[in-house]
Amino acid sequence: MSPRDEQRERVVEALTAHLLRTGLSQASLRQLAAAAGVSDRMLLYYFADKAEVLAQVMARLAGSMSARLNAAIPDDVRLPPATLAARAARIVIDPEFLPYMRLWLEVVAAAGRGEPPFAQISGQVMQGFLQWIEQRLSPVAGLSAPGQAAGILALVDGLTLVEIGAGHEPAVRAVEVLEALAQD
Amino acid sequence: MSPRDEQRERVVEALTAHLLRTGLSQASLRQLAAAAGVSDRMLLYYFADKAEVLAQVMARLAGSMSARLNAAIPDDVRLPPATLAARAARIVIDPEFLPYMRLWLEVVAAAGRGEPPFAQISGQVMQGFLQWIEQRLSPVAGLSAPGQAAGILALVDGLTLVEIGAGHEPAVRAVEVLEALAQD
DNA sequence: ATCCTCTTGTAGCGATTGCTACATGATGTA
DNA sequence: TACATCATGTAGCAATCGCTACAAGAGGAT
Repeated sequence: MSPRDEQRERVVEALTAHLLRTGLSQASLRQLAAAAGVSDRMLLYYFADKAEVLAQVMARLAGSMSARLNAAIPDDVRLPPATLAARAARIVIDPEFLPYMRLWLEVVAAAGRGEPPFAQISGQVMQGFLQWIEQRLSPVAGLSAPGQAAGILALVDGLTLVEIGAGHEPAVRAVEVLEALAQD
Repeated sequence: MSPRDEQRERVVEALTAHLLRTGLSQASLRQLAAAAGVSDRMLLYYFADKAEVLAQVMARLAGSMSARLNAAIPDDVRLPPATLAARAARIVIDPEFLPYMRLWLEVVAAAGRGEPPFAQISGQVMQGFLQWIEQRLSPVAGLSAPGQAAGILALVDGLTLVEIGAGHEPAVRAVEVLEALAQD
């Protein structure tokens, strides 16, 4: 592997951590380069442009989120919607997982305005989430399984908004209600 | 009323429409001034700084959202959680309401990074939403009413994320599932 | 007529943005 | 040993950012 490729690897890893900490607004080329320990000039030698840097980091981020979710709920279980929703909700309001959701929120917001490369990335990741849910879902009979999966995804993603906008406590109360409903 | 105050009024109204169309990334002082039909110099004569401009616009935006929601579900009805969630969900995926949600998403994302003035605004608006829901909620007995309200808010806000990230169709399917569940 | 405050325009400051031109050493390869 | 490609640093470009200094007309109060 050429030095260039090795550096790409290293830089992407460092920048994933940096973006999780600081978000998209602290993501100028110079700031990214400093966080990765290289010069901004070299950042544009390793990658074509800023969009490619961010795309690579987002791909790494999606992989990292998947790994964490799979560790919590493996792909060989089948859960009814209320149970799956409650389990997934408990995960995303974990303080350790919150940075991922905060960054994910920024990505979708940027995608909503069509800003490249976020629009494309956001669609791919969201599709991945839907499949992740559907694979673990034992759907309620008579109702659209994709619809149930989308509903669970909305609930879980929306919890991030509540957490950020209204604080941790309302989010926790909502999860407790979900868990109570799932127990029946 | 002084010309200054009249201009403030006019500018805020024009900028609300502008931000709904173009989002926070097209909100430099010069762009805002052009959209409001004034010079950037005067924008900073009417308002103290950019943060005050945005804060005023966000307040107007929150009022406008409230009015639309109240028109759809007045404050003298009491609905069980599933029904209220389904009704509210149907509203927010309306193409006419979507610009509000898209902008709201950007605001919360910025608030997640503590960027003024969004952090404060986001908290206030989110609290307002929670109260709006709780007032119209006939809560399920034995479960925390605020928790149920927060869950509904998460579901509804999250639908916006699904709509933006995965497209209109999954969001519609999710709402149809909600409506089917509410019919029992 | 003389101030004084309100309103507005012109011009620009220093900082940051994404990105690039150019030169130079290092490392092979023929 | 000559040449070519890779790797990296220095310097800077044009554009945009939020914001401000300064001057000047407009209008009312004395």
